[in-house]
Amino acid sequence: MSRPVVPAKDVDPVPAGIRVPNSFRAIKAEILKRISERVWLPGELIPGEEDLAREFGCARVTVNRALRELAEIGLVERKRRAGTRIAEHPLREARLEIPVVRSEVEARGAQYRFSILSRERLEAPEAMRARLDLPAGTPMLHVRCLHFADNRPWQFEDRWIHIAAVPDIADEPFERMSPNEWLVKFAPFSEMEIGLSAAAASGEEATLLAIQPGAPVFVFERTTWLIDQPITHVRMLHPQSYRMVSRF
Amino acid sequence: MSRPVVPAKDVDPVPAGIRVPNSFRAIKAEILKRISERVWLPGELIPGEEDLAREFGCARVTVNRALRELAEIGLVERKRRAGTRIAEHPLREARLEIPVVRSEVEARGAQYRFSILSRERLEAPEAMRARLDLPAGTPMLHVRCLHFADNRPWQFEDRWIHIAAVPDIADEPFERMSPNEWLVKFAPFSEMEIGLSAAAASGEEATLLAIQPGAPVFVFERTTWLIDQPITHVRMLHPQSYRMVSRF
DNA sequence: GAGTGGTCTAGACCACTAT
DNA sequence: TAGTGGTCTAGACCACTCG
Repeated sequence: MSRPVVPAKDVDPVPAGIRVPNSFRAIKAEILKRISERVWLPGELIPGEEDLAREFGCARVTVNRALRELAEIGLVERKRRAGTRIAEHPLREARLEIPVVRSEVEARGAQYRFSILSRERLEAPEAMRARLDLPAGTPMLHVRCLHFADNRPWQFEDRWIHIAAVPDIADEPFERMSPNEWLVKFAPFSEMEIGLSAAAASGEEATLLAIQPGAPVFVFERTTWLIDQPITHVRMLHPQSYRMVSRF
Repeated sequence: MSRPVVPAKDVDPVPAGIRVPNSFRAIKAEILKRISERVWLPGELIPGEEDLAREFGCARVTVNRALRELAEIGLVERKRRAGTRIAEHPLREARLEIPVVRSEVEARGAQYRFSILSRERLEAPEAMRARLDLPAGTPMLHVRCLHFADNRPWQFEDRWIHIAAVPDIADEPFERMSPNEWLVKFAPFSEMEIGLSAAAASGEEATLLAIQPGAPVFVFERTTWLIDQPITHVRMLHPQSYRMVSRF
């Protein structure tokens, strides 16, 4: 653990190519190890950055980065005056990959195509205004689109777009590119809110997805913003077999 | 943008209390702004860290941190020799909060209780061995548990636990604490894989959840590890109305 | 080979908050 | 009020990868 500091400069320039043990990754791993081996128990206060830096023979910033990343994961909790402690309820979130429909279909070796069911320019309806925090009368684009995998319905997409946030989309016919793909490509966003649920297909939804009314569908809703500016809200329906996977 | 550097030390110690514009947050925001205002287009190569540091009047590390965090979000892509460019397909993942069942139920103002349906010590069945990469004959604990909100079925939990990874659990009767809560509290993990889907309830599942057979259920599967050591795999079923929300 | 990002060090000041 | 984490600077070396 505690090899004395190497003055970094040119004195003993670290045996060329050897992975330094006092990198933030190594420190992160060591702390993880102590948690898993119960050296430090949940709820326990661990030594301060200064102390750990001394123990590991590295700069405080290095320890700081290791601990910061563990805190992002939720494994430790940090407070200024109070120090760092092992979380009682570690890790409470996972990363969920957001698929681009075409890639997702093609990744399964199926052929992709889509079909625009409707495309209308409307004023924002009440529900959408509330959800996106937009004033009355805001022009929006409402698009309904069906995605296919090998000519079988794969996903039904019902989307509202805030035109002012993506002006170029007003003239886009969505002939070669689906709204999904267009937005992913041309409308960067910094914030996203998603909702996941299971539901029973309505009559129309069942027809579109070629399943029985009342059959289970996986519902994936997503709203995106770019720096407080709402961009789009979409509701996507998948036949029951749909599956999303995430690895933290 | 480009206020000259303040030597940090005691010379002009930054007008006390004023948010320094050359913090990594400010730089992050500025870069975000340039993306949203199309100053920098998707796919475009942006100036190197050194240049940006000069422009913003800050240290390169500061620019580095801003860009690193944007890269984590997926808004920019970075490669060593190649530089940093605005991502073509920005932001491809969201953070999904993993609920602790009891807290989740109580957060809705409902009363929580649970009931253990079965608890058996078994050798790992083939499917579980494959999924967790365990050798034949590995002892596991199989627990089935029903969670209630105000005495109505809320979630059905079917769980396999790798005993060697959490030896203390072998003697745990789960009288006061559900397996879910016990594991969250005493078994820290560093990696997680989750799967989400919709399904039709089987006869038994429907009975347990007090819904009609064939009714939609939301399925949430989760596997966790602590540094390569598999801990547990669980399959959780919710009646259709279940909903998870995440904000990036 | 050379340029860009990745990371480390040492030192310093600041901000929050527990005592 | 004092201690701990949060962040910044300046300088340096390293590693990867593109020509």
